[in-house]
Amino acid sequence: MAVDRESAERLLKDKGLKVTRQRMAVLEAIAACPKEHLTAEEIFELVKVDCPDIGLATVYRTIQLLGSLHLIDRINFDDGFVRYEMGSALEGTGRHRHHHLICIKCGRVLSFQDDLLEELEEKITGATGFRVVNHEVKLYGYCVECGGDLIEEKRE
Amino acid sequence: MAVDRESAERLLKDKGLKVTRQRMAVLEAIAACPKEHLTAEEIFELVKVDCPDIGLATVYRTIQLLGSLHLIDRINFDDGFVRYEMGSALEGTGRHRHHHLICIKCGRVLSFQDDLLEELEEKITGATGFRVVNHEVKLYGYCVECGGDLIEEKRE
DNA sequence: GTCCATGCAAATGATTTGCAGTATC
DNA sequence: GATACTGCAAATCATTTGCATGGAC
Repeated sequence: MAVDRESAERLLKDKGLKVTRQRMAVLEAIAACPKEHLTAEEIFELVKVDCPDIGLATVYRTIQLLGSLHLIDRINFDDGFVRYEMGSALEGTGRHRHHHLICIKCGRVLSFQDDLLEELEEKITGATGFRVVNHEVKLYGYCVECGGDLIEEKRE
Repeated sequence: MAVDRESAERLLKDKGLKVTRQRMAVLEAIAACPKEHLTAEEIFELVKVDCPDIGLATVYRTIQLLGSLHLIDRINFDDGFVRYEMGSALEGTGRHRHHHLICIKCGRVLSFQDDLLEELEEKITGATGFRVVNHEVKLYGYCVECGGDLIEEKRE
């Protein structure tokens, strides 16, 4: 997946921010790995290929900036690292939602596309007056390789 | 809400673990605040009332232990603290699920009871072979006090 | 009495921040 | 040329760990 560089650049400039080699490199590294959920350290390693002098602090600062522009999304799998993936700012409506399936045996993370939660969101607004604008769903279980399709529960 | 001390004690003993004043105090502090999502530091402060000599390290070690026994659940609102709430080990089936509504303006966290995701879980198992055994849902939006019931979107 | 559990203090490790030099506009 | 950005190193801060003592069984 390639980023729409022009849109990203406009987004930066409109906020009075500068378009730097480092910022574009970080964005492109994340866009190049749509299946991965990269940590700051992993992004750092990837970006060093094109930007050998970049510092880890810049990666952290860039990640925060891109996150606030919704160019990337942050995810937390509670393994001690915050992870990042492509955001919705460049995807039109921004209403594409995907959930994460996390295998509690091997740790693998799969993504699953589904908008079933619209129904739940309406229900909540009706019942509580809370207006939902976004959601995050994590499903824990066993992937196929770890016995997902077996019926019996075998827990340690 | 009071904990079922006997069940908790049996759960510990069955694993060859000891029932200590500190462990019971931590469990009761969390059980006493069913509406809160306590951080380790907050639990520490609460427990010091009955256990003035307890150390923060013990609170952390106890929290991990109780978590592994499913006596408490961990939640992460990405604010730099891991939080804890009562778990499902003492609640029969353990199939009670509640979701969190997080206000992106004031940070308030509300809970919402709903089992709508059973449907989604079946769909996923059918489509991917991944067997879901647990899930976590966070919904972000505006609470009533912060304009949740207003229709127009007013974003910065 | 035997281990497990605790308290304290020191260590860890991801992320943040201060500051002087550098690049963008 | 002004100002925002970067790199480096030092700081932060929630959480973990080592070790000697204390408590549960």
